[in-house]
Amino acid sequence: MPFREDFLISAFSVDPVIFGFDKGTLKILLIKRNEDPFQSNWALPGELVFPNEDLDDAPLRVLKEATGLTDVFLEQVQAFGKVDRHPLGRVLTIAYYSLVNIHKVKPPKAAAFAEKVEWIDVDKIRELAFDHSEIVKACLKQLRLNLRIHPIGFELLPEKFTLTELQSLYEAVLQKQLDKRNFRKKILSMGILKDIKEYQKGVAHRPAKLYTFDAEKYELSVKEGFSFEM
Amino acid sequence: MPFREDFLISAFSVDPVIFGFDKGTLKILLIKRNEDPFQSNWALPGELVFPNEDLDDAPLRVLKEATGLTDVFLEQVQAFGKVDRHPLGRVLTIAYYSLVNIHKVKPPKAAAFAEKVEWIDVDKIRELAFDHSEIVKACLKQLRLNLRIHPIGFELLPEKFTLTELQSLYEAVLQKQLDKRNFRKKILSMGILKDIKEYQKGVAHRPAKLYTFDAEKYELSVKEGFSFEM
DNA sequence: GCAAAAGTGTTCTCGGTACACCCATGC
DNA sequence: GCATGGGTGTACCGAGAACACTTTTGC
Repeated sequence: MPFREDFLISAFSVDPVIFGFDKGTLKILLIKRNEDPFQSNWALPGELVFPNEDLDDAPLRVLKEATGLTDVFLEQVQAFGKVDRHPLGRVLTIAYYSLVNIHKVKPPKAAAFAEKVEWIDVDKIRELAFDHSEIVKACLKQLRLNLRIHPIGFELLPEKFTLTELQSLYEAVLQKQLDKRNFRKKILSMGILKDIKEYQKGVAHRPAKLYTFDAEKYELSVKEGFSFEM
Repeated sequence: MPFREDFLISAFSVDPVIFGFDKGTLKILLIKRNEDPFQSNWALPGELVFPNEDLDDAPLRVLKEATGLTDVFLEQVQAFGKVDRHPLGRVLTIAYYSLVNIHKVKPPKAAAFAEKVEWIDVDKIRELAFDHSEIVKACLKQLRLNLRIHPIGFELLPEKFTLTELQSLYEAVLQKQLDKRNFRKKILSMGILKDIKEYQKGVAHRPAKLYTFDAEKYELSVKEGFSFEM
């Protein structure tokens, strides 16, 4: 019974929610559509998956187009498949979220089907095209969960960062204040940060130590039973 | 650019991993295929999604067919979309896991495309058709994660259960021994079990108290900031 | 010298863990 | 009366939470 013609009139797309972090706020890369449906609405930079393309390669391709980056953190979140979610046909979409260092991203510029591309604060996002608001919500939820149990926050920061930056990232994503001393005690006690003996420069206050994430040490600790939790 | 013909030559399916629990072991409902591809291999009871069917309705339909049950716990897990994952065409599949009371399921019987339907112990499962082994693995991982942070274990038990049954369920899924006193202390202290003043009957030992899961009380506690964790 | 953020320790509380014996029933 | 699983309490330890002052730099 499978593979009758009418099962094949469908397509699938990927919709990546690309997170960036700047000046204490979490942002998402959105496009302003310049074609129907939803012309001049804000939307995720989603695209259809090519017929000969593995599903997981599609968001990487979109990420490359939108940000110029190739080596990014990417995780699948959920499929959205209401019959009428796309006005032009049956399009099932797979949501992904991605974490990028916002300063490495090429300045957003208009693409083929977008008149604008911009980083928007997550809590300033209003209605989006299609079911993209729902998708963003699901990805935010997933990000909040994963930030607490996996060392992924670093993906949003420059390679070298201060503990205060890291803390403010956690505060922005988890939406709550954290105690400075307890935060430092905890993250340092995990032994997954490398003190690189460098300091901030040119700041009008005591310069902070810089750290990098020590992925090797993390992997090693995991093998010995360590499990990250913030 | 979207909606060119060749994007539309594709289909999507759902593959539900249906978990049941009996005599201390976790089981999955599998079918033995009686048609190609993968004739007479074990597989998940997956089906294509109808063109006019919301994605989330499809696994419910399959569940109904396979088990006769309609009111079941169901959660989406992940999309699998390698180009060549299905030998007959481009079929993206969405994996779901479901928790059912194994004793409420009608005795498995052969269906249209299955010569056998059986409950198989999770740790006795060998190679499955398509990428179904990978799907089972992902669903197990998801189940293990969710069992620890959501009160879903009850879905696998009869409505009335003993604390020992509940504990053995946790032990089977999480694959580790738990301390009886600590387990009881913890689960009872959450206040989400209802002591229904009934006891086991006809057992050759001191009869155990029966409990039910108090969903109302759980919802209430959540509103007050309670979060389940085992 | 002042503004601004960096950095640092101790105390208390609570939840997690380890652990062993008596109880109620069927046969 | 014996075999079987049901049911219970206490002590210890470690992690989380609360909390305030000194240090270093630029201007």
